[in-house]
Amino acid sequence: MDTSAKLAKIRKQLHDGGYKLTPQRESTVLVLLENDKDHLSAEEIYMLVKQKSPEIGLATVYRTVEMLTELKVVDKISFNDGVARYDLRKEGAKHFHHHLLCLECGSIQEVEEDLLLEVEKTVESQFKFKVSDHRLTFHGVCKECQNKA
Amino acid sequence: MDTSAKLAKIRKQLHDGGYKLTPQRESTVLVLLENDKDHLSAEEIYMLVKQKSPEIGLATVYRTVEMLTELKVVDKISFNDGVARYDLRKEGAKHFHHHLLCLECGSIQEVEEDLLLEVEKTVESQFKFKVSDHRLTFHGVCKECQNKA
DNA sequence: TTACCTGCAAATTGTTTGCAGCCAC
DNA sequence: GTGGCTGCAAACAATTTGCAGGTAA
Repeated sequence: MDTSAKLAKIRKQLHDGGYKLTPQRESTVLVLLENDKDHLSAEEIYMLVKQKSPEIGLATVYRTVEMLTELKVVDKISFNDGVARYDLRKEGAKHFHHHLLCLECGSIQEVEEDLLLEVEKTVESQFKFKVSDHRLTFHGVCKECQNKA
Repeated sequence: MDTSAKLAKIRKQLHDGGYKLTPQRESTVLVLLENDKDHLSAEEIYMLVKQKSPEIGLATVYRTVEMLTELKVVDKISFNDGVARYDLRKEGAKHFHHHLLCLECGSIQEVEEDLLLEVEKTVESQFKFKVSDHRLTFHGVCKECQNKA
């Protein structure tokens, strides 16, 4: 699926939620689509949107990502560095993907395969806890940094 | 192991790291030991320490928990609510325990059993990523809230 | 004495809110 | 014209920092 198809889908999600896809919101969504391998903070999104639409305000970006989180277009995640980051949901993903955070270089790699199906079953039966989503981040050293050392 | 034995162990960890266990630090550690089932923020720790040692400053609490994190006495974790929380490492635990966050009542339950051994092996072999720790939180509905509904 | 540690207040940073104006329907 | 949306500035909240004074080895 290409960018414009993804954008059309998100436009529909907004409409279904009672929101309009204004130019500012469209610019913000496009930045997210173009940087879907990154994990941008609101401030970083703002900087990128500003390059194409210099008149946008930071508060609008915050309001937009909050709305996108509510609509489950993006997932909000924090890697313990004090800023919230926003990550596009993968196409058709039932659950949030996992992350590999390198403690050496700070890179964040994504793991789309859901490795927690068995673990979730265990949690549901052992704790009677109904799982709706998860956050899983591994801390360690990435392949590249291992080779450097 | 009782509280004073745990305290003695932590005192040693501080000394090994080149720090002293000052009265303020001791009060802070005691609050953490007495509330090891909670997930206290710096502000909450400060309030509890203040009850016994009213002269302590908030900045000292921040500096102490930062030091304890560095020494791996506690783990710092954020549940996407904008505050950092501090969780005592379990005795002998190689990895950080898991959490069940209830989206209805906000309760946080701990899962000490390490459910990720297999998953970590997969990550190590599939991505050549050397895992040193992890953060796993399930979002969902706890047993009690399911019964209420 | 010297280096570490503390409390306080000020500064910083990330995020939210109030509000007046604007725009699409 | 009404309601949603925006930018700006101010407010807020969590955390960090500068600094003068205190304290233990």
